[in-house]
Amino acid sequence: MSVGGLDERVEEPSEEEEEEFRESFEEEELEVVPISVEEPKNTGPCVLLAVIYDGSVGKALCKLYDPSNGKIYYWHDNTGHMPYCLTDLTPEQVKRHAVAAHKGFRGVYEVEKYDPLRDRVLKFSKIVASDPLSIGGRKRSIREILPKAWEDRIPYNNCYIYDSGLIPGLYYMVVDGDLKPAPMEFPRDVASEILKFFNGEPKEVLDCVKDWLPLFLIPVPDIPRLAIDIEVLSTANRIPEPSKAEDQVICISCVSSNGLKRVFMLKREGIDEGVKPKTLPEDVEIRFFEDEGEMLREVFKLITSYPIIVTFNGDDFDLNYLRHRATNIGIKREEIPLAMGRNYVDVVPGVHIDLYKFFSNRSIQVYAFGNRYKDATLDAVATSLLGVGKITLDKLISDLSYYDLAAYCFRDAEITLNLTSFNDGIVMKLIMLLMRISKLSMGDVVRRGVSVWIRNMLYYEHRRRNYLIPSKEDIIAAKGVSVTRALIKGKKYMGAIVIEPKPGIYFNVTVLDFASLYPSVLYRWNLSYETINCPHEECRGNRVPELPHWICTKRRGLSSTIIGMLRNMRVYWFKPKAKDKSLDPTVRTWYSVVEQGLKVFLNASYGVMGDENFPLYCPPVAESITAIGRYVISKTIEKAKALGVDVLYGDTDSIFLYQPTQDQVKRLIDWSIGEFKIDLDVDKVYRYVTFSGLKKNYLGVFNDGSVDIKGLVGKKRNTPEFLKKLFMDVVEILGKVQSPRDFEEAKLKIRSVVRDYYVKLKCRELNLDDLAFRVKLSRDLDHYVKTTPQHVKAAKLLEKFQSRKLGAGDIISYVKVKGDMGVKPIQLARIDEVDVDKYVGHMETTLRQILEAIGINLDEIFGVRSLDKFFSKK
DNA sequence: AACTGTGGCGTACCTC
DNA sequence: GAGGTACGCCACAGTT
Repeated sequence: MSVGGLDERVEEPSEEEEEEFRESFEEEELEVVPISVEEPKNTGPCVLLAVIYDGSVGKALCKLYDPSNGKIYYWHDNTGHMPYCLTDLTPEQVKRHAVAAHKGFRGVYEVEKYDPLRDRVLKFSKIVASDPLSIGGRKRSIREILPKAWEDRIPYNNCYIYDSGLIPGLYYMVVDGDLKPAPMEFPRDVASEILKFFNGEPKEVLDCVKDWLPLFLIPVPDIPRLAIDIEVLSTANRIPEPSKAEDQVICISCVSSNGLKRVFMLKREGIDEGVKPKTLPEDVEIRFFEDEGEMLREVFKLITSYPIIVTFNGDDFDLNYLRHRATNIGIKREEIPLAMGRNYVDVVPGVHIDLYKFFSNRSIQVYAFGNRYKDATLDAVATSLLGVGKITLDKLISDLSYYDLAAYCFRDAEITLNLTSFNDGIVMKLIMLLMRISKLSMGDVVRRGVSVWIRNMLYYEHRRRNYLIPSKEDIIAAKGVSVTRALIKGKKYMGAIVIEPKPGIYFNVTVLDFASLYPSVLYRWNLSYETINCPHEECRGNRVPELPHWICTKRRGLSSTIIGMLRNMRVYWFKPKAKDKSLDPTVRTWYSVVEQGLKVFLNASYGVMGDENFPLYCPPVAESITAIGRYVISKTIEKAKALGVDVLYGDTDSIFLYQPTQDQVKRLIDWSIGEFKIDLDVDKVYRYVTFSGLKKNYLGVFNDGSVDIKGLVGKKRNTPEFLKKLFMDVVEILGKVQSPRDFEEAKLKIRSVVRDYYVKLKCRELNLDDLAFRVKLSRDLDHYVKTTPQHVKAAKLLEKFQSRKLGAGDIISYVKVKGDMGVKPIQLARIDEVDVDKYVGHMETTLRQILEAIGINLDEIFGVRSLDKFFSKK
């Protein structure tokens, strides 16, 4: 043990202290599982699924999947790679410094790094440590002792990935004990065709394309996987707690991608066998167990035989529960192939993916699945993506017969598996692609957000080029904060332009939009944290329109290059090819996966630049992107007007043209490419559009009669059902309008529909469900301190009358009633208390947004004095 | 002291 | 990430 100065005596911090401190850091500690896994000296090509830190031997561990035999192999680092961080002290200074006495300190040597902020190569000292927690994650870790450290907050497994140039999701093989990239075939002709699109782009971009093409073209294997779902015997009013695992596991369902369908059932006193329900498929095998431990052991054996284990919420529940339950009932550690991490559960020897986390990812939900599911619950996701949801129960789990329990539990496992298999397995393919782009292990892709993906992708590229990864403070110190002021209070910088639309109906409207405007701007204007306000005097003239910032003319920005390359790949190749019906279906599926994966990255690339939690956060870059965006759209609108076209509306990257000729459209598109090198495309053509006069608020009817509704209250999730129905009835009538002449008839129909609803409302012929506002609690009830919104009031009332606690995420259904409170939860309200006038008001605002535009006077319908006149018309 | 009118603000949901 | 809309809450001012 090394001897430090007196003040450097390291006291072991207490358990709690340590725990609390670690909270804010990324360094994960994974439980060590004493199960040995094959580590052959030679293998065929294997897919790299994960790189983790194996604490038992203090080395990086690669989990490899061999498609030729379905096995998982382990490979431990044999290059002597160790955790490290950088400092600007010289090696001599380090040796005299207290860190040299740190018990994890293993050495120091000088390295050269290119500093992108200063555009200079600088010398640093690389401090090597015995284990990741010596670098950071403890109170007295090396980085805490140093005056300043760099690259000290990178999880070790990822650091290993960068330094060894590994790409998770690609093929590697073990050759005489060493890990080597496996040469993989991919269509070279396709690669050269894609390269053609990059003709004339800078050399940095071309190099980048060549490096990245294999990631998009090497096929991904279909990896066998096992889905697991468990049921626990819970006593009436207690939710089973995984960390205690006090209750018996009574049923475990396993379904695999290679045909296994098995239910493990614990025998219990007095439980009926029941009748086999139709919902339980014929070929499901049910195995009964007298002993819970024996049942768990069987399932554990199965877990070890699959490379991938799939669950829905297994991190927080199923696998977590099994892990603790197994210990509680005396199963030996070496028989439990589950490893607890801080917020997740890993499996041995394979990889566990928790689909709940993946589908909860906002970017996945919005950009990969187009918001097709609204809630990331198993039932909601499965219902919308597979068309099959959970089985609904009318009894407690504990009261179900064996057959009913089996059917219920099996269904959950089955749809969990199918979420990875539907549409030719696009979800697994997408995960694999995201691994390749982000350079993250499978588990990280599934569990972490898009900001971590992009961070890791960019860090990897930094290391590849021997760039210093700057600290957040360095970037802010060098580049400053934003100079623009946002229109909305509390935002950090100015955003996009929204044109004020003129209210009315307009026939023959063409909408043009810029193909991924912000990534295009990022690319064409060479925007990166290091290129904005660069240190060169001679670049100061290359200004961002309307802003004091300038952009480097001497070097290409790293993030600009990478994101631009991804953007071009998507726009020029994968997006059009994914729609090309002449291609082989398998190829097309893969292309559409790549297209969607790229979309996720591109759409987030701007967002992270303006997110203060992003480690490469750079406000001048973020505000320059939006400023150039405003510049581009403004100039385009000017040009359209110069071409003689009326611009009705525009938002961020779109412009609505009133009755343009084909020639005018073409000339505008050509002009945009010539002027900005940014593609402007025809996005949609409307038969007609109605504008209410409000921004982000319009209705467009396509030529086929389908209707596009944006921002109108009648479409919002929380508007009462009866208003939505009324609204949709009106919209249906509008969809049938072919020409201005049809409006007179449509208006008559609309009046009659509106009147019917009005009468129903007035006569209270609607039920409470139809009248309910359904609003989500964004936080727990006691966290609303400034105001008490209506749904919170309703929730508080409801809580008094039921045992269940209400909190963040719960959707509260309430109706507006007469009286002091103004609202009541639907469960406590009666139809005769409803405040009809309030609802009339809502009817009015809902309809106003479309009816005023088409010349229906709402005051005439709703105005008190003209009511009689309205009714007497018929 | 109890009402009423107003404007800023908080919250939810949506658009790009 | 910023830009919007709807709507109720709440404080405050100026009555009644």
